[in-house]
Parts: sequence; C-alpha cells; structure tokens
Amino acid sequence: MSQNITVLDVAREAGVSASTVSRYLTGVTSVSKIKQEAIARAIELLDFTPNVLAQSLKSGSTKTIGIVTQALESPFFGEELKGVEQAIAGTGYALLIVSGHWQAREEKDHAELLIARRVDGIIIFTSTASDKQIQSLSRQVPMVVTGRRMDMPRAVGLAVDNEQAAFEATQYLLEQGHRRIAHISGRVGQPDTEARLQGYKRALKTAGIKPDAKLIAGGDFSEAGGMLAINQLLEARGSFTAIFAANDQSALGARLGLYRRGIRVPEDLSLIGFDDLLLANYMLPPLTTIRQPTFELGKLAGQTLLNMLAGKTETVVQPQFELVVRESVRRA
Amino acid sequence: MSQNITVLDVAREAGVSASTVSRYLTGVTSVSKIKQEAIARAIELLDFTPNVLAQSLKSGSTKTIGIVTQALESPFFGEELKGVEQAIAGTGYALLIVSGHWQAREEKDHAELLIARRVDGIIIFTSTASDKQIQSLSRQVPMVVTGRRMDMPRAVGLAVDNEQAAFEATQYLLEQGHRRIAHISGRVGQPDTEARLQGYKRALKTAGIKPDAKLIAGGDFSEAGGMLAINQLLEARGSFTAIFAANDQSALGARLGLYRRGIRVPEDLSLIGFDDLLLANYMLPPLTTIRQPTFELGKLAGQTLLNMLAGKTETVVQPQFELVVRESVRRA
DNA sequence: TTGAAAGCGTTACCAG
DNA sequence: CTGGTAACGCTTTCAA
Repeated sequence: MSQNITVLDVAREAGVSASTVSRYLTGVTSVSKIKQEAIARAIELLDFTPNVLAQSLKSGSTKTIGIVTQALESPFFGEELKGVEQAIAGTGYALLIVSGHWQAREEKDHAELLIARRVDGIIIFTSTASDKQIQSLSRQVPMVVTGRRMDMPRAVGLAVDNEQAAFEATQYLLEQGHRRIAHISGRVGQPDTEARLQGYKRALKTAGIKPDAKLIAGGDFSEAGGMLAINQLLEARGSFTAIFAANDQSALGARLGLYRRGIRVPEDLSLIGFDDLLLANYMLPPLTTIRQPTFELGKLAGQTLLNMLAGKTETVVQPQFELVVRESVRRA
Repeated sequence: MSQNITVLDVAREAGVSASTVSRYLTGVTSVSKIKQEAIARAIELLDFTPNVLAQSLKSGSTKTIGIVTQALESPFFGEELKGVEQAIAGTGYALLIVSGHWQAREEKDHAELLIARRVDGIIIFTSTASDKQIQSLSRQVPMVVTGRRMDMPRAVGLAVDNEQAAFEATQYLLEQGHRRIAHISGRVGQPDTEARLQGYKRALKTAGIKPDAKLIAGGDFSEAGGMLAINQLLEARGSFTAIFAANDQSALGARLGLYRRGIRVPEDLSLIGFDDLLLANYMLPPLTTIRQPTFELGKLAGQTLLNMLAGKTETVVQPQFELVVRESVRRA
C-alpha cells in the first residue's frame, strides 16, 4: 500500500532536495555519484513511483494515445489494435481505447472524450466521419485514421487502395471464367464500402459486362449481414457463379447461407473475400481473399502517429493489398 | 486550438473567482443564478474544458480502469472487453488497455504500468498469475480477474464453473452414446485448462470409463493449436468418435484438420466446443458448445469493479454456463 | 552540482 | 453565497 510517497519523501530519506531527486529521475542534469546512490537507495527503500499525473500536468503530455475503434469484439479491428500495440511497445505510451459503434455521433463524442483526457494523439479505425470533420478534430490533436487515404500535416489517412483491390478481386474471378459475379457490399456510407463497390463495377465494365443491380446486395461487414445478403441474392434469382464479398466476415455469413441451401463452395459457387482475417484460413474451404495487412496497418498507424508526435515529417507510407489464393474459387 | 484555458480565465471573463467557477463545475455548493449564467457564458465563449489531469491530481482518482487482456485480437477477449465497455458506459470511466500476451511476467509488468498510471482499478482477463500474486497486487488497487473464482475484499475472481461445465459437455457426448471421447486441452498452466480437463475426466469416470492418455492432446486455446492437436490425436491411432475441445477456437482448428482428412462432422466424428463465440454459429456445421456468457462476464467484471470502487460490498454473482446444442454432435 | 521557489490547473478549506 | 489561499506531486528556472 505504498501510497503517496513523493519526491519529497525520497529527498528527505536521501538527504537531498526534491529538485535533485527530480533531476535524478529525469536525468536531464548530472547529479553527483554519491547523491545518485543515496537517492537510488531511498527510492528502493520507500518503493517510490513517480506520480504520472503530476508529471503530465507539468509537462502537458500524457504519453497516451487514444484509439477509437468501431467494435471492440471485431477480429479485424482487434488485429489493427494489436498492430498499434506493437508500434508503441517500449515507447512509454499507453492506449486509451473507446468504441464508436459505427455511429458518427458516438465516434465524435468519444474522440472528444479522448481529447478531454488530454491524449497526445488519436487513431480512428475506419472512421465514419467525413474528411472535413477529421481535419477539424485534428486542430486539437494529431490524428491518424485508417480505411481511407489522406495526407495533411496533422491528419493522415492510411488504407490500401480499396478500389484497385476490389478491381483485382473481381478481375481474378473474371479470369477464372466467371461472368455473372455477385457482390455483397459493406456498410453503407463508408468510403471503403463505396471504393470496393466501384472497383467491382470497373472490373466488370472493363470486361464488357454491365453491372446488374440484382447481383448487388447490401451487407454491413458483419457475418449476419453476409448471411442476409446471400439470401437476398439467391431469392432475387439473378443467377451467378461467383461472389465477391466486401469482407471476410460477410463471406463467412454467406458461406453458412450457402451451406444451408446445400450449395457447395467452390463446386457450385466461387467465393472471394476481403481482409484475410485469421478466420479465412479456417473456413471450409479456406477462403481466397484480398489480403489487407491489418496488423501492419495498425502498426503503421501507430508509427505514423508517433512520428507526428515527435515532430518528424517522414513521408507517409500506404499499406499494400495482395491477392491470397486458397480454395474457395474454381474455374467456371 | 483552445489550449490552456483555465478556470482562472473563465473566472476573469465572468467576473468571479476561480473558486466559484470550480463550484459551478462540481455543483457541490450552490452558486447564485446571476453568476451561474455569467460563468456559463464565459465557458461557452472561451470554449473551456476542465483539465482532467489537474482534477485527477487533486482528487487522486483518474476515473480510469485498467484492463489486462491476453490478446487484443482475440474474439473471446474482445467480447469480454465489450462487456466491460457496456458496464462503464455513462459512468465517466475510461479504459486503459494493455496485453499480457499470456506471459506471466509481461502481465505483471503491464499491471504495474497501469498502477503507475494511477488507474482506479484493474480487470485481468484470464490471468496467468497465481491467486497469491493477484492478492498481492490487490493491495495497491482493487482487482477483478476472470477465468477463475475468488472472493476477497479487494480481489474477486469471476468465472463459470469450468469443471462442472466440462463435466456436462462430456456427459452430453456420453449420453449420445459416445464412449471413446478425445479432449483437446487448453493452454497449459491455466486454471481453467486444468478445470476443464478434470471435468472431462470426472464425466468419463462417472460413466465407468478410464481416461486414456492417448485421447488427450495439448492445445493452447488457439486455432493453430487445435489443428495440431487433432493431427496428434489422429496419428496416435487411439480411435474415438467424439472430441471435446477446450474452447471454440481449438474446435475450429480441429475442424479444418478433419476436413483435410475427409473426416465428416458429425457423420464420422462429433465435436463439441466451449465458449460459444459468434464464430460457433458460422462453423460448418454450426458448433454444439458450452456457452460462456462472455459478454456478460465482461459486464459483470466491470460492474463488480465499479461496486468495489464505490465501496459497495454486494455479494459477488458468478456467471453461469449453458449447453448450446447445434449440429456438430450426433448419436454414436 | 545543488537548493529554493514558482508554477502546471484544479479543488477544498476557511473566513466573511 | 463568495473570494483568498493552500495543496495535490512534479519539474524547471534562477541563484548560488
């Protein structure tokens, strides 16, 4: 119960002044060997830990990074979180984490809560806010958002090229001979949802195929949404031989829907996802998907923010996607 | 860039003293209508936000709860996290989250980091520490741990009855006519791993069956571990008709291993899991499992800690498990 | 190299 | 109901 041991206590114990203890702690000025040892002993003896609050109050920096995720339980954001964690490991920073629950309003309120708590910077995973709103927030604190691209002094956005990735996913299906390709889209209103939809359409058009509204079902990046979407698609009776799902979770939901109807993957229908969650490896059959380097994305976000905080203005590196071929797609 | 507006600035603007502004803010004593309005106007005008750091320094409370999870990306701990989040919603508390990565040493270091940051309480998910170590930490700050049971004034442990749950899972398999039942165990050294193993053995013994070491494979609660374990089990050639996996993630890994060998579930082999992750619903076939109310567990942990912090000593409620029958088990 | 003193922004006590 | 003052625990001038 080492409560409220202060530098003053240590100073008394060591027979020096509080200032000297502070100097010993910060290491900013040199302290004589003798006193160093005395202080070290006193600290040991009293089991002293500096009060971070007082330090922060003085310095103005809390050594804390705020994170706004959209779902604490999401495997996708979880990986991203892990990436940030790795980026800040050993830097003395800690993570204050809140969830926006995909609600723009809640996201904003929680970001402001983080600011009120004086975090040094904020990372928002797949922000639901507009670029303008993010810029506005960034006047108060440096920001990094993922899921879209952006590059300003105090607000950077990190994302794979969603449009191009979706284009290549669809193109892969096309190359395998599929002509009737359905799409389960992401959460409406999100920039990445829109970009993936556009990429899908562009690939189709490039192949001389007119996108068919009956082959596009609205999902929301969740398993349940994927299942709903596949049912919709199947009931609309626009025949198709392949599906491009906006993310792996949707694909998983769709997979169950197909299983329920006895439709085999990939024998009867090919399926491609997006993200490459750990889960994709364990689907039956393992899912062919567009790999988003989720962990690295989080790590990059953390490093980028750290750079901003350190005043370094390195050029922003954007993460790259990659097609991962497994077993859920077959030639038409 | 509303930087460093203080109560003093507000006081000046409103023509009152800093104390009065403070009183207005805390609402602890009444302030005259006139001044209230003046202060409100000044706050609005200056866009003032009280500095939480200074408040915390003064009050000694940071209104922050520290969480030690074992894996930020885990769907299980993610649900638990979400539960805690819900429990603290609207209370003004925030979450400082760190990971112990299943390493006792790291867990301890990170818990101490949280203490150094003056969190008001700590929740550890599935702690790798001994009861004694947890009690020791709890001298510095109230603690709640999940994954085991414990009930002391400043340290409570919340968990389903793992032994009994495993007993009932195994018994269910027995009731379905299975006699040769394999077990994929959890991470070695964890109390819940041990409890589940014991429950499994007890059910077997109760049915007059001698536990067979060849039918027990070591996992680690991960998908990869489950896959490794099933391979081991299959290669040991101790024939069996059912598997009880220590958690759903292991079950998922095992499922892929079985798929690779063309072993059908449940036609050739029955499979039962533990946890009831969202994922269990989406496995092929949907997984029969022991439901741990993970979200509620987190919520309960949050509420329990909140009670402790408020000085309330309500009796600790322990979470209950439940068998969820889906489609991965069939009569032998 | 060291100590004294001021200050970070807030709140609580004490007079009035 | 209100203002002044001290104090939370630390760091950083400023002198010595």
